[in-house]
Amino acid sequence: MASKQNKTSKTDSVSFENKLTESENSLETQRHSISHIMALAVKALYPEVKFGIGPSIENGFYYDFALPAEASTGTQVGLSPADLPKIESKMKELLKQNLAFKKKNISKTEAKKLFKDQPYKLELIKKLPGKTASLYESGGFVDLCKGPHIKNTAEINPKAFKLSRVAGAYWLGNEKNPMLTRIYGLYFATEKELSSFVAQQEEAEKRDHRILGQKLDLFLINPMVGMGLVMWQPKGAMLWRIMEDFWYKEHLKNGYELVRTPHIGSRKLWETSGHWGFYNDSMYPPLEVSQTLKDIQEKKKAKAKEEYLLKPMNCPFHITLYNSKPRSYRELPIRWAECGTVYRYEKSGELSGLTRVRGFTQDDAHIICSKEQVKDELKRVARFIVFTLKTFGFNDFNVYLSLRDPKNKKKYAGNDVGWDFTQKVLAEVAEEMGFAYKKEEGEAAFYGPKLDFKIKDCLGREWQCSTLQFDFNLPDRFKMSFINQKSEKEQPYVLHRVLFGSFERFIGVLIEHYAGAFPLWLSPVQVKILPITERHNDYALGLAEKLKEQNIRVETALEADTLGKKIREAEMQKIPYLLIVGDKEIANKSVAVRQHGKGDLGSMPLPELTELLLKEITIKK
RNA sequence: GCCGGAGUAGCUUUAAGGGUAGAGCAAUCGCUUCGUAAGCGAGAGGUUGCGAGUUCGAUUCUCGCCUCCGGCUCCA
Repeated sequence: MASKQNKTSKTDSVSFENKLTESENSLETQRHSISHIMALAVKALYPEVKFGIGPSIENGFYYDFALPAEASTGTQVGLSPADLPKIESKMKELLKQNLAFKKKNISKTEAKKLFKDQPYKLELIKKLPGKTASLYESGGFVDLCKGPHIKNTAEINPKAFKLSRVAGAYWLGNEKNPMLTRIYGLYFATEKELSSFVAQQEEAEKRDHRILGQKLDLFLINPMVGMGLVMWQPKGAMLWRIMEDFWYKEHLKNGYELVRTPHIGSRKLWETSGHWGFYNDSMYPPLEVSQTLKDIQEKKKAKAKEEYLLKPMNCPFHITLYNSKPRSYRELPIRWAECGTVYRYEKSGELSGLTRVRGFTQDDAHIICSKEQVKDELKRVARFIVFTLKTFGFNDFNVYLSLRDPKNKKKYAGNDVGWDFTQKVLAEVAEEMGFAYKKEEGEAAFYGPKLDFKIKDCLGREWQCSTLQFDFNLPDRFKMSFINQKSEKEQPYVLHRVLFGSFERFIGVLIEHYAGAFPLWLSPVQVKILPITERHNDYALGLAEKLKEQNIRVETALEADTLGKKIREAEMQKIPYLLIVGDKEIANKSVAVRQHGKGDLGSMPLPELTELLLKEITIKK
């Protein structure tokens, strides 16, 4: 049990001072401090608990615990969301006690003695630079911690925190380490901010593309077919098609040519690229082609087996096309685009809806160019990415420059000279494009640095979709070359890039961004005609034909339901325009228009409506 | 893959704590022909995720597996 009076807390032989120099009462400090209080509460409930780390994070805090073993099973006590309320109420109790946070520096030797029963803390002490360890004490709980902390729990608003979830988390984020139990909590300056954050989370849940995808009949993922493999319903396939049409049209405008390549290829292809070495864990295992059943029955000798892989990326094919004949500098830059479906065997727990799947279609392209051309080509792609994101309504995105981790060069192919050059040029491009980009070390691809564009959706969540990768390694591995103006052999650069990333993920993000109510040009069904009674069906069908002539995607509701019901069903499908037709409309040769989210727009003649629709389609696009 | 939770009709769910489950919506059929978010009625729809075990009997208890959800790890 924690001591009720904390004024003179003592733990072992160490005494503490409640004198804070570096701390100020920032939200981050409060979040960090409340994680210590959670640790104290968990210790009160499970005295044998071992502690990991407990930092503040965006919106709150967490703490990692190794809970004691259960006597009956010998395994760690399982903590479930149902256990959170009791920890929460224990925390509230502690917060009320006005516990002080006191700091002390001791020698690492002393610290090791103090934390002799805390294996994870001992590991941290060993890693500390210098000779001293900094400790914080509050309510009798001493934690190895560099702080800063608040002075007293009185500074924490007990109504503004909430424990949100329990999770497993590997010690130090390494999957080879044991898994600890992590408790996440939310904490804000005020109760109001907490509840508005919780409300925002609930809003996000309503927009979940996995739920909307089913309600709007867009796609299906079924274990009978396989995990992470998406089937598209007619409406989802239509949305895909609209995106693809846009994509092809814009690529042809932007100087790309289209190529097409197979879904499988010899294993040698990826041995050459290096992917087999770096990623064979997450490829579907090779398809072996050797003996047929007939061969075996006829007892024929086994031939040397051939191995094929489902393609996890398109680049080796495009490179092979390039290498099929000698190339001249006059042909460069070559820009080859393909919507290519690739398969990656992601671990089962990593799959999620459309955003993380095992089979997906990249809107891929490779640009092969000379050193002189590379900067312009990079910029050209960056502009194309920005244009595409904005067209689809994503005006807010963050740009990240993903660099090699200088401390872990083994993860990457190629030499320092190549990395220094490509990283420098890519940074210049980001600079000259005026992106407020962030550098992220350790986020590069194994073959080169990249510029990642993460979309911010309407709820402020980030999604990595577009990426532009600057590759100097595959040209070397595949011995790519061209003859330059001096008649010498020269190695080109390869840019890999996707605009959507994958159709699957991009559609998932689109669904959530628009909450399923797509802009008119993207809507699988743009207009639904609702005849008031069956008497009016023929007029409705006639209107539908006329709209189809204008390439407007239209449905009719011919069933014998009431108008109210037809409206309700169409509204739930979030169809942008509903046309209601009855006796009046037939007499006036008009339609009564109802717009999703806006309501009744009144009656108008059909030509006026088509003009309105066509105008909206071109403006939004 | 790992930690935790969950799986009942197409969807959303109720009940039962060992004695084979009740509804709403959707779908089907009939009646209704309606003016801006659910007209009325009927019948039908279930091996309670799958497989073992315990038991006279399992949707319920035990074990294994599958899938989904929240995280962790990973994302060329």
